[in-house]
Amino acid sequence: MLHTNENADFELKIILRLLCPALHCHVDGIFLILYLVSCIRGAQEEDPPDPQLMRLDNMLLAEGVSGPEKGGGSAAAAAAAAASGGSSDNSIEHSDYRAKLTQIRQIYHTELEKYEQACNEFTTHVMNLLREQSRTRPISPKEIERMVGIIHRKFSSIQMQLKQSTCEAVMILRSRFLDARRKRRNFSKQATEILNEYFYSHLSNPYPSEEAKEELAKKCSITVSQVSNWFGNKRIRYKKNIGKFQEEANLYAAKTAVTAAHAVAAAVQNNQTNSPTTPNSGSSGSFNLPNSGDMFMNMQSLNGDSYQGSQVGANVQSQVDTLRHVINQTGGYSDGLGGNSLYSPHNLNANGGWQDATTPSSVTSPTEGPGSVHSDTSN
DNA sequence: TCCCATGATTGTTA
DNA sequence: TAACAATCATGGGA
Repeated sequence: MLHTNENADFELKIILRLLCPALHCHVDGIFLILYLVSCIRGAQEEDPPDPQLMRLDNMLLAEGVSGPEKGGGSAAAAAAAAASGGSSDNSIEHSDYRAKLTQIRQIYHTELEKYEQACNEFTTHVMNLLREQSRTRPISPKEIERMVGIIHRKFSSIQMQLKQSTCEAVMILRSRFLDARRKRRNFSKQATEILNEYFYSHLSNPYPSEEAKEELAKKCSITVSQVSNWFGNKRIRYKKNIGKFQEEANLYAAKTAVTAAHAVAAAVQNNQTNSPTTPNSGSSGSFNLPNSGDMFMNMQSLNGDSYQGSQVGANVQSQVDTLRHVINQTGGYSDGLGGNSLYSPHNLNANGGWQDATTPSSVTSPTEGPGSVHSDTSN
């Protein structure tokens, strides 16, 4: 749960403390008259068209505090919803956020009404005073207008305080809510599987392109930055403890190899019946590309021919790579770590990093199209 | 309650 | 600016 009751009370106290002093310090009778005197003195220093006020208004509007009520759809809530991948876990947090925002909104509007009422009352009061004074001295309409102007300006500045306090309260609420996003939620098993599949089928170059990240994010119902985080963590943790991940690597390799084998078999069959330049019916697997003609190229690659500059379909390519790993493995390949590994750490260079991710020939295919990913042909 | 796994954050580097 | 490395903080199993 995001907030305890104590936390909720604490927040409410902060909000109330932020919202109320501006009002209660200024509104009552005699104080107002004294205040007006100071207003008259200080009025000349005022500069009404205030950009800060505009900013405050915009923010309050954007947060749904002022203006028409949004269905809790503040920027923060929307952002959080996006970041959470729309998980139902966050619906409670959203409603919590909405409830508190509504509270702030209510307080804001109540206080605003009070301000306006007090402003009107005080204006009337001053007008009466002036009217009484007019019996003893001449008071021009201009003077009255000036007085009313001063009062309104001063109340506007008080209003600004209220707006500032409200913004502050929203910011506090928002930061608390955003902090809540730090709460770690394990990805779904399916999501982890998809990510692992990609990682292990691109083990020699586990750097998904932006397009691939987007694709993965979509498939896993997480954000692109979460995909980036995941790959960042995975690369480092894999590198740090390759031995530990061998079993997992084998698992995914075997899984991908089965898919690859099916794809290759289909391609072989297709190759026998179709011209090489004729696109076949497509590939299977998680990261398919529509460019099914790649399969033929990959078949050549699998047979040991080097095919430079081909339009490599990432998914099929990776599957073929995996298959090749498996073929090698069945030939008794050992990586010297003692593990019976399908994958070996030879993907990592002497510096402990992966082979240069930015310029491997297999990655920089000039015709790599949208939706393609870094392919794994370097081993 | 402990411990490990893991998602997120932060500072650094190229 | 992306990736790395270290670290934090939470989830979840034993």
